[in-house]
Amino acid sequence: MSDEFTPLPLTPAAEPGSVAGATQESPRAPKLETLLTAAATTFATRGYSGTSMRDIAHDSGISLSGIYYYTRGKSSLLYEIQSRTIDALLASTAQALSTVTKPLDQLLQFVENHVAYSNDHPAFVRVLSHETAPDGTDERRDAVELKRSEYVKVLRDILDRVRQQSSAPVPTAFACDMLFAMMSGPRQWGVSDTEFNVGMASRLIYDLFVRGFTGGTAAARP
Amino acid sequence: MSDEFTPLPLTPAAEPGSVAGATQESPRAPKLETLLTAAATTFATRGYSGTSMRDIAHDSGISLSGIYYYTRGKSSLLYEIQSRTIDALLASTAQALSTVTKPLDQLLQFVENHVAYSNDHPAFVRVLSHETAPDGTDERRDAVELKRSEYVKVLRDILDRVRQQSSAPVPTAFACDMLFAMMSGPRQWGVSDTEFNVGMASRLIYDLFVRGFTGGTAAARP
DNA sequence: ATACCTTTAGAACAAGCGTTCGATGGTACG
DNA sequence: CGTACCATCGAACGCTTGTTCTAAAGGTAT
Repeated sequence: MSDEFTPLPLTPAAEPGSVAGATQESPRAPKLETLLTAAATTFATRGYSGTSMRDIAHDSGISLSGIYYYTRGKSSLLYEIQSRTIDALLASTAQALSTVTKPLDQLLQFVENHVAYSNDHPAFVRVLSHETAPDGTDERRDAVELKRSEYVKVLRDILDRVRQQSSAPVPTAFACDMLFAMMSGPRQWGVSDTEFNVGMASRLIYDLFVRGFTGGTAAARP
Repeated sequence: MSDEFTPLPLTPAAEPGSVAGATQESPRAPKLETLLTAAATTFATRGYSGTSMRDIAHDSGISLSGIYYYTRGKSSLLYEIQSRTIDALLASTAQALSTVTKPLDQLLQFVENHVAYSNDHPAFVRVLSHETAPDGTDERRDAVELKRSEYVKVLRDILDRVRQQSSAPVPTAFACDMLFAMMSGPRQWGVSDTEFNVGMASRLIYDLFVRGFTGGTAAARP
């Protein structure tokens, strides 16, 4: 619905390890976007291994061989999707966090941002968190993993600061895992398909978590 | 490590929709067990679509064609794994719940049971919650889904009872999702690989959740 | 109209897939 | 010793996979 988070940094075909490094800007960006969106949606529903290049061709409206004009191959599609998503997540989080200073306020900002982004780009976030390339030592895989741990560290640092001033009885790393688990929709066990307002959902998660984490100390209310 | 939950009900080759219904007991059970364990492990790590029958053959030590002596095919393997797992989960939960009566005590029992089982059979639980058969209207799929919703209902009923006597500010269905998300290891965002004692982990989850759910009301302590 | 460059798509490729078949060795019993 | 049955496996089948090749279509500038 809301597209406030969509300025994904563009890193198109531009071959990383290539020798003939003709770094053209990006004349074919818009169709690449279409391709990536279709691929992300299909990856999210059928899984990476369960998705064939012919599926993506069909879903994107681009011919099978045409795909290879825009991307290097199947795994490149996955990495491009994951890389763009974690980049966007890091960027929007940084911006959201810059508006507040108190630890509990920052925590609420983080949760709201993550939940909102997951709601706006469900397929991309699902591919980022659930899919991983099979067999293969790929440097791009490590790059994504590095940024992902950066993102996690942002949350853990916030939790450390929260803990510092409210003596939380739960270890930070463990609490960090629990919070990510709660935020990472769609729901695995499929209980509530209730379509919450995004703001309400993040508020509920925030309240539930903060009460449990800080031992009942009241939550902030900006 | 502990095998206290392993009495999985056996439902071996016994063809469900077959005509020649020679319902023999199960002369080839032990190797089937080996097969299912190997398949579950491989499914859990590489995903269902990412796993080939040759992978399973290699991991189980049974030849490729030999697999078809014990099972009907790839999807039957998946359904058998999922069916046994949810059956075992339902059974062990029922037994654990029968020992206590107070809602909060039952909640703790449920969490401890689920976490302990997930810790003892990580691959099976992961396959149950993460993997689903691609394309195909299969009646066995629906059977698993039905039992899964039964299992979810058990938890939601407990939460309803907890809510009834402590005026929880969070909707039950939503809270149910959150609790399942927290219990369903392994961790998606990969923060803490810390190997907790199982009892401690379930206790932490229980405390974190109950405080957040009931609004700070203290937890039971059996 | 000619030449050029971007973009598209049909056909084909070797490799891998799930599954089936026929044959093999091993016991148990007449 | 022969026969039936159980368990097992190598080889092969037809199909799908990711990827590449080759050629043609569309658009502009000369």
